[in-house]
Amino acid sequence: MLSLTDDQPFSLDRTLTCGQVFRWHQVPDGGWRGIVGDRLIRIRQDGSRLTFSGAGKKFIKHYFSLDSDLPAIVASFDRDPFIHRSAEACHGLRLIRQPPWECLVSYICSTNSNIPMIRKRIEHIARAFGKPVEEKGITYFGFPKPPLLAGTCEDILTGCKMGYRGKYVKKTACDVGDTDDWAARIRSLPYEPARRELMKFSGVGPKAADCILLFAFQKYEAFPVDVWIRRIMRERYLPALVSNTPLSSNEYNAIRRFARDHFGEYCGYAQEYLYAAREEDP
DNA sequence: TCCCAGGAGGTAT
DNA sequence: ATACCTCATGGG
Repeated sequence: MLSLTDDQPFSLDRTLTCGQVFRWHQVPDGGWRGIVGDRLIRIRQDGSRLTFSGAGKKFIKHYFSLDSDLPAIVASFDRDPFIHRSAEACHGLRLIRQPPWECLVSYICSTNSNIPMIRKRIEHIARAFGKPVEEKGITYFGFPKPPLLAGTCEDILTGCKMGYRGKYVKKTACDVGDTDDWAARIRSLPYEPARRELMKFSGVGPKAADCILLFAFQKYEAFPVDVWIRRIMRERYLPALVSNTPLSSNEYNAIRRFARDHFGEYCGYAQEYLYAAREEDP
């Protein structure tokens, strides 16, 4: 059990529904069940009271970034009325610290897809390759480590509704090897060179790289630009941009650099509030 | 039927 | 560097 304090807001629901993670499900009593690596975690929030099983306090605090000073972060990017409203609408949303490998695969799975489809793909991969985790006679599946996805037997991944992304996951699984050295290297680098390194992996372009840097490596300068964020930025901040063309690399860079200047060093946090509030504002 | 979704790789200029 | 083309899949 963890007791939250008023000066450090946290909304479990907003944190888990904003689209940053894909393996959490709400259960009928209002709590949540999720799989992180090979752990099955259950957690629920009743006001300032957070109860959970499957992981210790230390893990939960770290995973949900409960040790971050959220009001200070929000204050740092609260620089105009629109982001202010988004921040109020998603009060308590925190960026999660995801395990790098499953985050990397998740965002390779994400390209040119919608969130329900991404969730299905990841579930397929876990079911096909992951370690079984039993609870009350029900079997869940952990997320498979790289060697399990690097096997040579043909494109078994395409059976996971991966489409053309199957070969990207397989190639990346081969390239990272069987240690976490790749993640340590990325972590040790500043944002821009870390981004260039990540983009060397097959299936990782600018958008996926920025998501992975933000969600797995806490590089908060990353500002992922998808079609939603592009729309919001054009409507609210950069009206000179013309759309209805594919998002070019130049335009992507223009948007993320504007965001870095306008929102500051936590622009990635601002991005998640904009994304999470995308349906709410006319 | 067409269009869209948390895009990226490949190829020809 | 930049412009086009293609890549599966499911839902509206």
